[in-house]
Amino acid sequence: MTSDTSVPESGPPANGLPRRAGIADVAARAGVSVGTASKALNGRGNLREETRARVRAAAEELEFAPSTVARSLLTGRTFTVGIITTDSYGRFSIPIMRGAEDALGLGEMLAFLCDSRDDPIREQHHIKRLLERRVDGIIVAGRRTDARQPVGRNLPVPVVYALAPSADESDISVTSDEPGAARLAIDHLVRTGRRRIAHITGPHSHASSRVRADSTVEALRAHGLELVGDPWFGSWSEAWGRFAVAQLLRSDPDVDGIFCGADVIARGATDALRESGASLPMQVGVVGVDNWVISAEAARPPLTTVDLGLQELGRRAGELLIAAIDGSPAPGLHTVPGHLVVRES
Amino acid sequence: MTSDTSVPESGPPANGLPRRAGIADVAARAGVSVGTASKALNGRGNLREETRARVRAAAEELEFAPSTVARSLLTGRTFTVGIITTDSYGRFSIPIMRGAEDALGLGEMLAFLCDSRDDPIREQHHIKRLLERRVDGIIVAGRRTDARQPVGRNLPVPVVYALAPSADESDISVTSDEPGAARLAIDHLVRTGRRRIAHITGPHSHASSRVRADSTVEALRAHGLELVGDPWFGSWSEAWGRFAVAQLLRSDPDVDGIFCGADVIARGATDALRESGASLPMQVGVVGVDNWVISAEAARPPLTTVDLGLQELGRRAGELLIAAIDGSPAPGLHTVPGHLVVRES
DNA sequence: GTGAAAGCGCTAACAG
DNA sequence: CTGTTAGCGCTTTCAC
Repeated sequence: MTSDTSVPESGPPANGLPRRAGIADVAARAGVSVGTASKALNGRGNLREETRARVRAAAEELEFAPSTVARSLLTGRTFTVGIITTDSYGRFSIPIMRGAEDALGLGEMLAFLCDSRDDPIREQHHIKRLLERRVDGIIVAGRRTDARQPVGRNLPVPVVYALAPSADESDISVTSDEPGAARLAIDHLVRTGRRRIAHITGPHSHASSRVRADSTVEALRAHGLELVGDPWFGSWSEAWGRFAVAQLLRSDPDVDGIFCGADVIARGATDALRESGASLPMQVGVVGVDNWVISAEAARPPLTTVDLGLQELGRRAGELLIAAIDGSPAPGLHTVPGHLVVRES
Repeated sequence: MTSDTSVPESGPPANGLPRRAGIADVAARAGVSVGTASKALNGRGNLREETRARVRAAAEELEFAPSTVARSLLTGRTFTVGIITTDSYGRFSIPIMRGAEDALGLGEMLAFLCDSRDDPIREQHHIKRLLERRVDGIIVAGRRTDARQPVGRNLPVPVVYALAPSADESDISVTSDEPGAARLAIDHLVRTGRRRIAHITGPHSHASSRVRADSTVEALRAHGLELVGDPWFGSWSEAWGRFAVAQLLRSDPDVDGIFCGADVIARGATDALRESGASLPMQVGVVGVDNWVISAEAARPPLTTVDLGLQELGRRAGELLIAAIDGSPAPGLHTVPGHLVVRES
């Protein structure tokens, strides 16, 4: 029996799956050595154009896909990174992941996704697995802006913290511009003629709530205004928005603007206002935060809101990680600005 | 200069990042050969317990993390899979990814996440990159139940389609039980005494809409009932739910139950009903589909809805993929049942 | 019980 | 211009 193909006669894979061609197969088919085939495919060395073409053709026919695992063993780089999210792919980590993938994709990198579900043990487990897989770097995406403990000391690869910055200031972190978000909202309300502005937000235990509330007061002061009453701390829910507005209308019936710490709160607020007979946005202007489109657009009227730029934040995280991998880490806390999305409220 | 450590004196990494210990370092520190170190760490071969312990201790001190890339080169398996989503981590792919990660995690596998943004070119690009990285398998997660073209013929690794099944029936696909979902909803409405039931759903161009509508009619028939009017096809939005209800109340004011093809529609429907003066759930019962908690719980009243079991679907996809990788593929269309989540509507 | 050597698929340095 | 060789970090025979 003589074989008329140059593919070595190993036994069939038995999986039913097609065999994968290696560079040796390509070389054999093109009638060159593996070294030559490698050069031809990677554009290195000095080869006759005809040889290159022959090798390329052979690779094409065999559907040759070079093994990055072999290459990684050689170069020490895998062109993969790990992304650890703490919030089960919730509404914060999603845009961040998207942005990170944008930035990483440009660097031809692929991301491993790990969901730590806010469990430090799970997180450590994931770190270990990522390190074993020799990822070139790691992004840790939180779901709050509160600082968090670093994932480890002295890891062999760079780590970038997204949204929730590391408590260690020499780490690389990116977060959103919370004071700026409050300023955007307040400026918009004032610009549209509101003077008696209240603030309804999430739990006092969240850094976001506290920072936004403080910045709201400051931003008003910059316009020579005072916040109507105290900030209303509660929860990130529509029910809280409705409830707070009911109370607010009782204590300050002449309020003409409300800045809500989240779109869900703003949505509850607009519902309550509308049902109390107020006409929106004529009598009261409402601004939310998040630009969570599905919710903001369904509200009546559609919500004007501050987009925190989470996708941009993810992109920055990806870029900072790539820079660090390439040997130019930029330690410290970086900030991404948000922007106002004007709808009808 | 004599070095008092067994770590070879290669120049410093210059990144500022700590050097990674290899198995050779561990072996040297434990005073054994690399072969022995390997056996000790993997529990192979016959070694003195004391030797094993010494090696383990050395590994510990050096924070040795074995390189899976080297191991993969040897074994041909990477213990990684790719997950390609078409909907930008939207609300369908998220629970699917979560479920898949559950199943894969148990097999100690890590997933690469790729967002194709519904672009076939991007998708092919991702397939290629995943294959180069020698993933052991691929999950393709859609965002609709409409069948889709396979990602490729004769790929060297198994592929499992989630939610959107492959048009090729010899591929492995998992999807949700759409007729069953309609049955769960209708059975609930009938059980709670509704007799004049209408159906408001998404675009006629979506397989889900058509299948659910047909199954709704059948399920009613099984109870000896007829659908009130024709199914209302529209869009997956609150505004459509509100609009359709307004029309419906005009044509059939005595309707006492509405099955909505999505929670967003149901939410719009409940709003419109409430604002028309109907008291819910006394006068009209509403059931949605999706169990999209954030929306279903914020509705007034909170929505009773059919959970399609997407996370379970993801888990099944992961399990089917692992089985296929292990040489036991289960070709064909698999179905995951949903379940009713009873709230107040 | 332990060590030495071969080899996974590829690239890079050096011969020819 | 092209082929040969060594070696990335690990596991696995096979000697000793």
